[in-house]
Amino acid sequence: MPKPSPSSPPFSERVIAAVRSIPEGCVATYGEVAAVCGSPRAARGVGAVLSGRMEADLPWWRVVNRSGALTIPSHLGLRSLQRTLLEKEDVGFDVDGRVDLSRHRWTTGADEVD
DNA sequence: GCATTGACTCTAG
DNA sequence: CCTAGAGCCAATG
Repeated sequence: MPKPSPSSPPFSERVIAAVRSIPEGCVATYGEVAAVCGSPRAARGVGAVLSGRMEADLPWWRVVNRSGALTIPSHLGLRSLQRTLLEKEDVGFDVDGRVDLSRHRWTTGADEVD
């Protein structure tokens, strides 16, 4: 009988690995990270994981929503922190406070056009 | 183990 | 292009 798949790490770990794989000066969307995790519809799950692993060595600030906007709770001051960190990473912001996804959109290289 | 919440995304207007 | 509503997934109590 098939063993309980020992090579199936939890989603959390996969999200951590995906986010950690994001190079400096680049940003990825929750849906992109979720897709790499195996669930393209688990965009919310990614946020849930990040909120619980933010204390780890995880560049959570490189993760933005599909519009490139920072959907992080501002009451914790994290929104300003993320924007500051991204600006320090050489990431540009739009006048609306959104990241230039056309310029910093990170991809896994699995489905790269061009 | 069920119910609620939340750093999302999609479709429709 | 922006707003509104519904759906999906995972974490937490």
